Amino acid sequence: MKAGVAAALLTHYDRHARALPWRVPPGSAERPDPYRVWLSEVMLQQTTVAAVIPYFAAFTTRWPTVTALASAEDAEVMAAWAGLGYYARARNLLACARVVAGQHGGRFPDTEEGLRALPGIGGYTAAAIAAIAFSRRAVVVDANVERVVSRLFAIEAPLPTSRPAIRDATDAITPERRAGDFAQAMMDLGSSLCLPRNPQCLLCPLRESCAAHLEGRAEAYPVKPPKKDKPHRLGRVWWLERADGYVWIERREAKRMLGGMTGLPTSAWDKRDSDKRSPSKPEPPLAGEWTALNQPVDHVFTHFRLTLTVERLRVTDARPEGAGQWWPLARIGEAGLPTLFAKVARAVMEGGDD
DNA sequence: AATCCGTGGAA
DNA sequence: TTTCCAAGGAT
Repeated sequence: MKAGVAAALLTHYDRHARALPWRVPPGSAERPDPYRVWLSEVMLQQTTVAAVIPYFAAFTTRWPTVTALASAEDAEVMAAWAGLGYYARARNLLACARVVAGQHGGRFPDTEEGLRALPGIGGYTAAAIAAIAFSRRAVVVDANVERVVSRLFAIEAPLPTSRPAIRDATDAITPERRAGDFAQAMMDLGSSLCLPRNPQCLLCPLRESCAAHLEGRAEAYPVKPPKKDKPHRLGRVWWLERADGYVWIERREAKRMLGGMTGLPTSAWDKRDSDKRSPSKPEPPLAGEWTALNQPVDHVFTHFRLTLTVERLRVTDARPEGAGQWWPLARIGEAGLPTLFAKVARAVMEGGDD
């Protein structure tokens, strides 16, 4: 059954593999470029293919090699990543590029262990790069593989408890050759047929081997724990505009929310209904007659929802407190603002005169 | 081990 | 509208 699953899947993949910008067609004599494989894998962490494609194109055009990327300025790379989310990835991406360029002669390590030691490369990504770029046999387990394997073996234990069993089962069906194609085939299967909801079992090349399908309840797997509801936080954001067409933006500290990115000054983001004993009163970057926009800006993060009241002040000249810079409004799209602050900018531009 | 970290598309 | 969740990693 083991060899049968891999063989059936690879045959299906040879015919149905998605054409993706970072992928070499199965059977091609061409070897994938490790830089492009790495870049795509990092971008694809918790991120959809559709969202990644334009960013991958922009990055590879602007920085065609890992050495070129390593030479880029931090602010350039962070701005190029703006909107893609999980900004620690961009910080680690640059750190990784600099290690590869500076300590490995511009070549990526070709083993899982060597890759795993690099910033931003964890167990999944190390296995994926080793298999796809270096033809190593590696056991590649992502969320797609977890779903497919949970169904193939009808694994009853809920995630994340089932992870070791899923890993062992994946190991058991991973072929000695073409492990990279096998991994990509599993991910294609998970994204096109073996879907979280409404899996297309009748079209699946593995249906005869799939315990969940034979039970008639593929959609029941993987079993997941109930999720917690998101708390709601509130805060203020300050839009400080100079009469000659500039807005005050800051560089956010690394290691916190949206770390390393540009942003607008904000208050702390407090939990709703919580402590009146708020430690610090919200202080705008400049004293003055701030006026609030009628419409607040709502944004949803992974683990909380945020509502920001937008306060606005126009000045003729000022030197606000803190580190920041005046940015030309005409080029606000190039400021590298993450989506939260891009929303604020849009709200001000569109409804700013109330 | 559990928590933190973004975003947008699909249903 | 709400809910789900996507090629996870770091701490």
